[in-house]
Amino acid sequence: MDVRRLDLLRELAERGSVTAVAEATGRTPSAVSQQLKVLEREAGAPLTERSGRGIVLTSAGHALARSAADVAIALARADAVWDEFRNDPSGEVTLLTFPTIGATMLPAVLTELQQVPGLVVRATDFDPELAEFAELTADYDIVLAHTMPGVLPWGGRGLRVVPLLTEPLDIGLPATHRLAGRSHLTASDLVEETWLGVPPGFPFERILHAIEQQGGRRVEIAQRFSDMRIVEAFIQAGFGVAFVPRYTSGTLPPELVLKPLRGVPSARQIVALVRPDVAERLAVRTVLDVLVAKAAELGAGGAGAGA
Amino acid sequence: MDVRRLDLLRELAERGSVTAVAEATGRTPSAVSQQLKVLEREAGAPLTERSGRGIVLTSAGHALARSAADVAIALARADAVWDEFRNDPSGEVTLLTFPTIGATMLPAVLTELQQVPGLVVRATDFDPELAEFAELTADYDIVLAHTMPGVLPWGGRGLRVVPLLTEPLDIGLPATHRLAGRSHLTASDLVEETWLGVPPGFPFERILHAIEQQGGRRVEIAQRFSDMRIVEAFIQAGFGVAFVPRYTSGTLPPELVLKPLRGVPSARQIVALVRPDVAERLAVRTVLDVLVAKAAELGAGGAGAGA
DNA sequence: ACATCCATGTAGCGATGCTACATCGTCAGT
DNA sequence: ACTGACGATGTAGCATCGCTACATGGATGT
Repeated sequence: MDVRRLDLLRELAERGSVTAVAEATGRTPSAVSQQLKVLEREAGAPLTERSGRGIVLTSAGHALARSAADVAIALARADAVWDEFRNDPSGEVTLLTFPTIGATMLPAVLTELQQVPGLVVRATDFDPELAEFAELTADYDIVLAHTMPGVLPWGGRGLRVVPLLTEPLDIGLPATHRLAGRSHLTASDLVEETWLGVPPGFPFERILHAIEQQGGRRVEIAQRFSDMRIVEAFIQAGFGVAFVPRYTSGTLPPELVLKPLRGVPSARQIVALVRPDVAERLAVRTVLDVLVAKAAELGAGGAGAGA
Repeated sequence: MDVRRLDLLRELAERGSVTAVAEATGRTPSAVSQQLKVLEREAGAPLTERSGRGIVLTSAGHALARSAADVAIALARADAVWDEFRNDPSGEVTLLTFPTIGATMLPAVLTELQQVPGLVVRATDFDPELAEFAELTADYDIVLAHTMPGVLPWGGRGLRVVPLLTEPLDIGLPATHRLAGRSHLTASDLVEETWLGVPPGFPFERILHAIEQQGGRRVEIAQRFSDMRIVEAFIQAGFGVAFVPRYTSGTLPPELVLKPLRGVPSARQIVALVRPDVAERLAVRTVLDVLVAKAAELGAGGAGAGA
């Protein structure tokens, strides 16, 4: 049982196609196919079977891939122990962030991490509507994701979920709005309003449904945006009200005020998603530690300012 | 960090010399040396240093070797899971036994294991005086060892110790002996006797010391043998009394009787020693299971006959 | 001082794993 | 149904890697 081949099988289990594995590992599909064939011969049982144009793992293949993941973890742990021994987190950590938190927290995080010699963080942002967070852990070491509390759709995938922040979602209003003087708002205040929503399927939607249910009528959603900058601009321009995350919106212009929502739980959970094997790496753990610390600062400081 | 190289380092940690690793893995010392050099380059720190003619691991080397052992375990576990999945314990299990238990238990064990298709057990016996039990786990999958209860000198080595049997050590007497009618014996009965001992350093010696201490005088040791057959013959011939393991002596001739010793704890612990990574293999675990079961039978049946 | 033992260099060879290219089966669009 | 695209898999050839054989050098003990 060669480890490199087992690792290929693990990748196949995650990515689902020979071609995808080949791209991810920088090889030709032919090479991957050959190696899988050899592994199959070594294992003594078919690991894949054809399904349409592609292939799927057999149950045997899944079983072996699971073990392969454990081996990958042990190997990564060996690396981590070694890094710790040398006290030198080595290598590059790739990080994927959604825009709001990327703008708010990441600069401070990366600044702090510059202190660590030999550690290179390569961060990218992405459109959260585009793809599933979990899929992306195959390509990035750390994926910053957000979801509603209680809903953790990626727990079953065997991913490590590191909670960073529970961020209240306040209601953003123009400073001139009739409700702008209130200390807080309720569902009945808000069902009358025109809303700026998110594209269908986004987690924020659930809260809006809760407001509708509690307020007794449907709200009007005038526009749908995923980018917070646009939403803020539209709030200011008087096109409606919207959920605005309390901490990760940066400095808001004075024309825009945030009011907490009462009676309806409105918060989003911000977490870091990591594959268990990459979570073993010291470099990755170092980045995670700083992320957690900065998120805590943000939560404490932001809560103080918000209260 | 290549796994094959890590494994070589693990072997080096166990065997202590490049030449020994080369022999054990069927390579030339040059090949081993080269691979270790590459690993050292990859690791970025010296792993070995010269010590006289040979080499020793640096502390860094030890740290990495430890992780390498964990990787070996994960890899072996993958094999085991796979074997279990196919429900087919594959491969060969090598077993090293000391003579007494080899004669008593092993035939039944191997008979039972013949039922298992595809499992080959290769057993060898050895002179227990020759070498340290623990060292031998590098060359054999399972090493049957015996020691006094409470004394487990191989616990610290990271070996898995599977207890098989706590075997009382009775006193063997000629049937014509003045004490042969007793139901049991005490230390004061025995300090007067001429003894057949074991070579110096053998575990049985401790019990004899306890008898001397409790009986108030030193006993006379006429001969020293390690082989039980010889001891039994000498007992019958009237040359003295000796410790005889209760269960593992096979069928004794009627000229020889066994009497339990009271007042002095006299038993030996029979255990199986296994390296943790090989302990993961299903084939090895299968053999261990049968060993434990047969030892339990022997203990139950032998205790019934002895009481 | 000499023979011995152990680790380690060097040259060369063979196995292994890759790429490039070809082939075959499946699916979607017209 | 035909066709083009896609995905997996064969085949030939090439580069790299790990091995052996042999030589070297330092440490040991007689």
